Amino acid sequence: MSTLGLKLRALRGQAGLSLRKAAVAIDIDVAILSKMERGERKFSKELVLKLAELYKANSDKLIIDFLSEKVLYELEDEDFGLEALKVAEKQLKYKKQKDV
Amino acid sequence: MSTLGLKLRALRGQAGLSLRKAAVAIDIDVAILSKMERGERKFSKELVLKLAELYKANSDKLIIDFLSEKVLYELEDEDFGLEALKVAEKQLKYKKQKDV
DNA sequence: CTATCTTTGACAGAATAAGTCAACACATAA
DNA sequence: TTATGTGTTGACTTATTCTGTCAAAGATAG
Repeated sequence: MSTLGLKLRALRGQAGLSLRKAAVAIDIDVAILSKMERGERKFSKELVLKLAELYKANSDKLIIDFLSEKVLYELEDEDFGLEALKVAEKQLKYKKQKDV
Repeated sequence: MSTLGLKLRALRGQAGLSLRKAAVAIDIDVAILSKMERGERKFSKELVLKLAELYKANSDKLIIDFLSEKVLYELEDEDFGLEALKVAEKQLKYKKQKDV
């Protein structure tokens, strides 16, 4: 069910790496990577970056997926999730503009 | 710095309630409410709803602010925060549509 | 000053997340 | 059969974060 997990699993396949080898390469337990790819555990930003490098993939898009999932997790099944996202967007835009 | 905190503090003022009285009314420690209003601690959804009722205020908007803040907190100073929000929005819309 | 309101920090306990490990099931090759 | 490589699972420990409690102190009005 996790977009990010599916993508990273596919990328691992394209890189020709087994779960074990990938896990060793980024220095985590195989169990964790297995669970992360299947959405049973959350990725950390650091791991996503490490995997992107290992798979020679574009990290920007993966990070965006990572953050998006994080956000959606917070909103779960909230009635006003969409409205909240719009408010958040507005505030973020304002903040960015102000910083320039 | 917290929009929600400021709003709830203002509403409390309009309701003519002291921090203590409001805290007692919703059954939490004064210290917690004080910190929440000033953004030092996060509100919980339940408390926001209780306060909305206590202040006779519209809870929908407050909940939206609550969720929005939660989301922005997750994104902190991420470079791709805005992009992530857009992706999240797209996915949420899709999910909603699917549910109908 | 006294009384009330608010803020602050230190602390303990609860809840959640993260990491470790061993065993399992399955497939395939020798 | 045995051996090897694949991924999955659950139980467990440790670490981190979140919450609530309390006492003390600062601020302000009467």
